[in-house]
Parts: sequence; structure tokens; C-alpha cells
Amino acid sequence: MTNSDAVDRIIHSAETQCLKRGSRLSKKRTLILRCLLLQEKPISAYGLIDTYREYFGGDMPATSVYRILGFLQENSLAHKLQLQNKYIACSHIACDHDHGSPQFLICVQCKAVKEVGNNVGLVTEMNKVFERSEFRMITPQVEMVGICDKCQRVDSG
Amino acid sequence: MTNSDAVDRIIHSAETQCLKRGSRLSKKRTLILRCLLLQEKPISAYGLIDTYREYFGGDMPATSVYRILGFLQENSLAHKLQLQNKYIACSHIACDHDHGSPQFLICVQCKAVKEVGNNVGLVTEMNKVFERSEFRMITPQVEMVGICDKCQRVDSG
DNA sequence: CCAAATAATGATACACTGTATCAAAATACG
DNA sequence: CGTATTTTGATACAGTGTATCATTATTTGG
Repeated sequence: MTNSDAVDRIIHSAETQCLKRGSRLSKKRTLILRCLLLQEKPISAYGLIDTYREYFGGDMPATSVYRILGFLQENSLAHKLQLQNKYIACSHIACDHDHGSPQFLICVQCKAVKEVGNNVGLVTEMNKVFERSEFRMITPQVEMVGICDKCQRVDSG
Repeated sequence: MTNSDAVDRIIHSAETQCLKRGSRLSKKRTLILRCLLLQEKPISAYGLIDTYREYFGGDMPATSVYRILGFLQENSLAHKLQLQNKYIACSHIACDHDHGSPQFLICVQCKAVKEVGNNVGLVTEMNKVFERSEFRMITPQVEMVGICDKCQRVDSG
């Protein structure tokens, strides 16, 4: 969840990036991105339809949502979490540095997701595993399941 | 793909393991496991229905397939590849040693999958990533996308 | 500015993945 | 053997995603 001012700033940054890339962040794409940014947790495509209706009124067809999610992913503005079939806004839109391939930690209990930067040590070890198996790594993108700080406390308390 | 004799041996080993665990590898469960073992690549649940019909004749309902897949996973005889919604037989059924959590390499092109053992260095680095983010690792199970040896050659040649 | 071309969105239909529920059959067990 | 438990089947349905074609916006060249 990002507060409204911050969302505006991120949207603006996203527009700039799209301009630079020669792609267009249309009105509808902006609204879906806004829906994503306002979530605390990953959300499904159909969840986005509901959220869109709540925030902005009107129905967005599923096909449009999927297309827009595709666009956002191509432009590194959103990611799909394959382990959950859900989507989140990229947490680095407003960062000016290039942040490489996304790596995610997923809480098995509350489903919270944390996008972490490229961890050099991890990437190195992933590379080794690939090489030992005669595979070649093409992206260090990875999703790892664990349990978050908050849920750990609740469980043990 | 495993040849028929080897499959028989693996099935026997699976029966032994189930016995040890107090679970039952019923006839139908055996047949689905056999279908999995005869595949070269991961297969979808509905793909298994077709395969089952080809090999053994008769229709197995989807509900049964999913239930049996659940059983096989609980008993570490099969794994679900979350990135593809497909299933494979565990490649270590006939090994007597405990092989820990599965780690998979997936070829982005031909979709071949290699199950690799627990790589100590990788697990260590995963642990570090979790700790830095105040998550706790609960399983080093992970799926990593790359490109296999064969597809590399084809691409470059 | 207008018209044609391009891009984006909508509508409809459908395929694939998976689950819930209850009924029937098979197996275990006293 | 008969009852209890486990396993499987049948039916219905929810969730995820794509294909196709129509419609609406937007850009671009004259």
C-alpha cells in the first residue's frame, strides 16, 4: 500500500519511463497501475476488476485487464507472481537506477510479498547450479517462499 | 522418460516407501504415477487424463487425477511445477537417501525440467536473502528458469 | 483541420486449471 | 461376513487466461 501522494509521484515517474521507451501509458493503463499501487498485497486479475470498479466505477473487461497487465509487465511497471497467479506493482518504479531482475519473497501464511534487489551472492550460486547441470541462466528472477517477520511473531507468541 | 523395466523398479520402490509411511499406493495411484514416469517432460493434469486413456484405456475423472496428484505429492513421489502448472514424477524415488526439498531448472524454450539436489551454497545464499528481509526460510524449494544444453546448441548452431 | 492509419479498448466466446459436494465402489478390520 | 474407512466417480461450478473480431481513441500525413 502506498499513500495517494506517493502514488501520484510514482505514476508520474512511470509516464516518464514509458515516454523514454516509446510506449504510451494510456488513461486505462494508468488506472490499473494505480489499482496495483494501492494494494498491500498481490492481487489477481479478476480482483483488479473489482478494485477498479470500487475506485473508479465502471466495468473493465477481463481481456483489457490482461492486456494492460501484459503492457505493465513489458514496461517493468508490474510483475506477475507465478506462484500465486497474482500481480503487483514493481516496487522500484520511482527509483532511477536499473534494478535488474526481480526476486520475490512470499510469506506462505499471510501472502505478503517483498520484492528484493538482485542479490549478488544468490545470483552467483544460482549460476553455479545451472552450470553444474549444463543449463545456462538467462534471468535471476526467482520467487522464494518463506514466512514473514510479522507471521513469525504471531506464530511463536 | 524412463524405460519400462526401470519404471517397474521405481514403482516397487514407491510401494515400499508408502508402506513405510503408512499410506497406500492403490492401483489407480500406481497407474497415474506410471503415466508420470513415462513422460519426458512435465505434464498437465488434463494431459494425464489423455495419457492415462492412451496407455490404459478408460477415462479417469479430473477430480480423481487431482486427488491422486495430491497424494503423490504428499508422499514425495511427484512434484508440481508451479511455474507451469504441470507435474512430474520425483526423480529420486528409487534413491534410498533422503534428498531434501526439490529444486528445479526449467528450460524456457523446450520446457524440459531437471530436478537437482539441494545445493548447499544456493540454500545458504537463499537463507541470507531471507534474513536480510526479516523473513525466515521454510523450504529451499525453488524453480529457476534457464536454457538447457540442447537448446543452447540449437540456438547458437 | 480532415482523413487514413495505427493503437487501444470492448464484447463474446471459449479453453484450461482446479475445487466442492455428494454418491458409489473398494478395501480394511473386527 | 458385515461394518467402518478409504478411495474413486459424477456433477457442478469457480478461477485463470486466450482468441477473435468489433469498436473507439489517438496519431500522423496531406
